[in-house]
Amino acid sequence: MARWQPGTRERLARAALELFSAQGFEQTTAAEIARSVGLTERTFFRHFADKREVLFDGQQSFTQAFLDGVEAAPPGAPPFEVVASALRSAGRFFDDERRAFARARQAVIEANPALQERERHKRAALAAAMHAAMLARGTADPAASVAAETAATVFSLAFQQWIRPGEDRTLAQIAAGVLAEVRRFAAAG
Amino acid sequence: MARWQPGTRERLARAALELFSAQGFEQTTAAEIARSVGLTERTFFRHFADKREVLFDGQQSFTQAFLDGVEAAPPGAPPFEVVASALRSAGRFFDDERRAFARARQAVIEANPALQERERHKRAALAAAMHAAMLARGTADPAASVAAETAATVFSLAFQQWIRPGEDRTLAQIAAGVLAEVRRFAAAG
DNA sequence: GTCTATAGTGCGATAGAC
DNA sequence: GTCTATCGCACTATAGAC
Repeated sequence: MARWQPGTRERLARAALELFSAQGFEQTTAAEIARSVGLTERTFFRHFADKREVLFDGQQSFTQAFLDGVEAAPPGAPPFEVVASALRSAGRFFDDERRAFARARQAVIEANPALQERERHKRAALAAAMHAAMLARGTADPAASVAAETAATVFSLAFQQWIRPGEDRTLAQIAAGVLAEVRRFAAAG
Repeated sequence: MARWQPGTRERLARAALELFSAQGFEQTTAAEIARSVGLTERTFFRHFADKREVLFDGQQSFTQAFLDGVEAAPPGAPPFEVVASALRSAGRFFDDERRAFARARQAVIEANPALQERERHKRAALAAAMHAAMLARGTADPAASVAAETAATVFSLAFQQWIRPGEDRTLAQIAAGVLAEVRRFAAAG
């Protein structure tokens, strides 16, 4: 029998969301989360740089979904098409199974400004990753920046809509609609 | 004679930037900033909700510059034109006199992730203000959201370029170029 | 204006896996 | 022996409560 159970991060993340949902983010201490899964506060902070970070664990994998979508676009495709491909790929990542989880998580975030800040930071990190990917495929600045920021913005707007109560379209469908709106916006006037 | 010296916030903000520049954000305590202008830590936190906030004091006034630009656009102008007008107005706000200050401030922010987070939060606040202004002038969602987010994105990208060493174009000029790039991006593909 | 809880850090010790 | 996850303790600064 192993001395430590595997999946410590995941257990901490799950317990954190439950406690935050039940009693609020500020009312929950890091020590409490750790204790609830049989660990100490010090171990919590070994896994997460700060208390907020425990809610943003999956970030890396969905950033990867964007990058996969960038790679899936044919070489020489215009930036707009590359962004569309990235959004489709991300849309596939957030399947319907994740929606309930995303809603619970978002409710916690929306109740706390410090968590909203962290979420915006993650959005910026996504844009930075997209930017690097655009540069890597030969798109120069400022086009690369504009494409990357647009991808992050469209995703963010689409995601907000995706988790709205009653919404049942897929994230990919919604994102495609928002991206079309960007085109309309830029064409008019 | 006044009981307190006026401009307490400004003196704190100025002293904070100096200390942060000289010895770093984390190495500077709120108490130290307060002491350096003859006040107590408690007074510092009466003026600023947290230590980071002292670097983001001017936010409200430049958000107003955006909103003035929105109002300056003729009724019925397409969202793209409204955004262009807002960016011109904001460009006027950041005159050349502010550039050196902005550079010093940005150097501090770039050295600290927590400050970058706050900056992104302010960018989001700007987008929210623009969103409300677009709705108020009759632009419905999702067009209003797209316009507001684009305004914030273009400003952010243009601002980064504006404070780059050696850059001497005005912010308005740079922003106009970035906005044109958005149009190109959305038209191609 | 003081008092206090909690976030977060630094360092050393321990205990298994390899 | 090394490596890594965990714990324990002391500590500071932030930030909010009283």
